Amino acid sequence: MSRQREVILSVLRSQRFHPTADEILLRARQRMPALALGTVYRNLKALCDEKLVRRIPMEDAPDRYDGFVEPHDHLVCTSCGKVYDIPSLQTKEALEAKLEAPVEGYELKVYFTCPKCKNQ
Amino acid sequence: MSRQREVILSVLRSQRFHPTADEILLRARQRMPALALGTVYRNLKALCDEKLVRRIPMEDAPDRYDGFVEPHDHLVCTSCGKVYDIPSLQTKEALEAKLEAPVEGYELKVYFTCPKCKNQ
DNA sequence: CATAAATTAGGAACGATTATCACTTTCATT
DNA sequence: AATGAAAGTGATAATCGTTCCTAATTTATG
Repeated sequence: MSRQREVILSVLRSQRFHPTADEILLRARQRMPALALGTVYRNLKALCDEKLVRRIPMEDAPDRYDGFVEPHDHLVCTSCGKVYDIPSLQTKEALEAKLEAPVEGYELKVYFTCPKCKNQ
Repeated sequence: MSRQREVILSVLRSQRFHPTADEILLRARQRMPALALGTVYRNLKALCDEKLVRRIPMEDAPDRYDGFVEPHDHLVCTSCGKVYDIPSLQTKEALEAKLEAPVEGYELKVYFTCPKCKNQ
């Protein structure tokens, strides 16, 4: 694990948030100013493969990344795009029982308007 | 509704499939050879706004479109990318009850390997 | 140390989608 | 039919998140 990868992972674990690659770059550069965006993407992909990080694919915006990988789903504000955690609303097992077929995973996103956006 | 939009909608309603914008263009051009890809995208967006068509955002591939808009979810093959319909596994109402907040919608995709891909 | 293997920074390239724009088409009103 | 305004079109350029490329650097290993 390179120094760059360590910094990227520690940014993602520093708080419960769901930053984009750009936001990760900004924060990581505070500790490693020469870090390149390509390196961030490369390491995010590697970290996802190792299951240390979860990617949250966004429909009309840059993907977000989550440093907390216990199963949970996401609540997405349709106005500001911010992502919140919610407890798992599905399980692989329940899906397999319902579909009577092996399931590799699922992606559930619930859309709402966050309180901040609701008050303008 | 322009002739172009009619053709695009009828392609989407001609069978239960989930084509990309490119695939829609190919089929629509059989009836309207000069049709432009930009026009396909423009009309798909309009049809989605009118709730006549549903967009299926794909994580690592071009988005797909669905001409059947009754609530249902999707099963996605991680190998070939083909999309299958499944009955709704969630309802807006159930989500709102669980989350105790108004919900605008949800997007659930279940990943599996389709039988064809499983046999190589 | 030496050298092979892996990783990097930086920038170019890619690909799906959107924007732009000059030119039709549509259609309600004469 | 002629008009004019509004909406839609085809072609192409632009956008932008992400991936790829490459020479240079770092890391691992004997």
